[in-house]
Amino acid sequence: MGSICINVHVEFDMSTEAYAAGMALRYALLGLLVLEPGTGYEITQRFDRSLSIAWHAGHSQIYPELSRLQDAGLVEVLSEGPRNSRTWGATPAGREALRRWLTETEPNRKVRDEAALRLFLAAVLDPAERRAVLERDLAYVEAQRHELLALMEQLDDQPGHSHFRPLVDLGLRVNPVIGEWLRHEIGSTRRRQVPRPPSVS
Amino acid sequence: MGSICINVHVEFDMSTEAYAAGMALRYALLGLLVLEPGTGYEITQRFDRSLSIAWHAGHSQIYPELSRLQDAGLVEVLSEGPRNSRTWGATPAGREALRRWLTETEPNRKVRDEAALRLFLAAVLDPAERRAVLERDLAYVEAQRHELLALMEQLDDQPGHSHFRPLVDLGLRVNPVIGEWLRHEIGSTRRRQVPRPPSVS
DNA sequence: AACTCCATGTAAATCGTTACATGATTAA
DNA sequence: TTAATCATGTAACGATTTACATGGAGTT
Repeated sequence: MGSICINVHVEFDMSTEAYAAGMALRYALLGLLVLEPGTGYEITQRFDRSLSIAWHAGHSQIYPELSRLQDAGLVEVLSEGPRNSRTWGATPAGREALRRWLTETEPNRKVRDEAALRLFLAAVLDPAERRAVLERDLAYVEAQRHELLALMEQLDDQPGHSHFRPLVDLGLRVNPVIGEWLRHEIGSTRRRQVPRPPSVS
Repeated sequence: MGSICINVHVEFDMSTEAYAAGMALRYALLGLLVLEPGTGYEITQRFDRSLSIAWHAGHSQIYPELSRLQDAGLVEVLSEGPRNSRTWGATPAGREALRRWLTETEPNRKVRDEAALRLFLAAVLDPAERRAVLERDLAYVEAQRHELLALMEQLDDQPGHSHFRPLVDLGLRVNPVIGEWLRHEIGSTRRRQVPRPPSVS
């Protein structure tokens, strides 16, 4: 005698080709909640702070996506607070879905960076205008560099948030290089030397 | 006796708030045609080659946008070739519109970079899986670096395309830095030293 | 004759931004 | 009590991707 057991488990299937592209926001959200639970509002802010060099999303995109992730069983409400706020966290299924996305799917390498596009197109400008455009960029990069350095010092004081460290580190390494390139371009437009920036490493 | 002359010149107005955001594709296209005229098909390829670190667009986005730019008087058909192809170029009005966009509008600094997002989220993986993910990234960056170096040598032979030089230069400076960071991360996962890459500067 | 690349287009679905809306809580 | 910040949502529009669709020209 024997028995046949068929387990049909139908839910939000994240491996079908129906969800082949544009899932980055979903996993950005999931990842942020794995790193640390938070409200939709807090997640919105983290996109502008921690994640600003990689991705961005407004609250009008985040709240509906949190609902979809909840329907899929990937996130759950951990607690409810004042002002109708809900603190979300990733479920074990959510952690597993994130892990599989990171390890088993090919990254989409297409980058969208308007500032870099402008840098490229600045080649069409005459030297004086090009210099003005590059100086605006340089000012922004320098400001960002100081923000990152300040953030890094804060993190050194509070070692609990070590998972932000790799991004801060990456930001510090990449942005000064762009800054240095800008300085070089501006320098050659001026036809004179500008002082070298202080080393970051 | 006097006369009142009212000049009403209504056309595609690129300074109104109706076109405040998402104009980057329009100017990317315009800029590519200012740098060098080409067919829609050629422009599609340039997005994947020259401009891949800054912006991307498929042909289904490019052909309609070229039509809109033509309606606005910013691009024109320079010549028609085999296979119903048309070579487009920027008009004087197109050059001026590009110049004004570059110098008079604020850049949108929001970056969309899935590979960087994955790098950030890799913090949630265990060391073995994280290392595998980082090594995949490293392989890609190394391959890209060799492509850029090869392209640079080609450009040295043909000095007519000097406007590509800044991007190649930027790519060469930024990507090896990310490569170096990846090497460092992989190295500390392995707990042993990896050989330093050859210097690019 | 089959295959590849060149060359152009449209349609449907999804993703993302901006604007519209509301209300609670805290600090000045 | 006024303003700022916290907190959540929806609707409309625009941007982007994917799939569908067609045909010319050159190479094997």
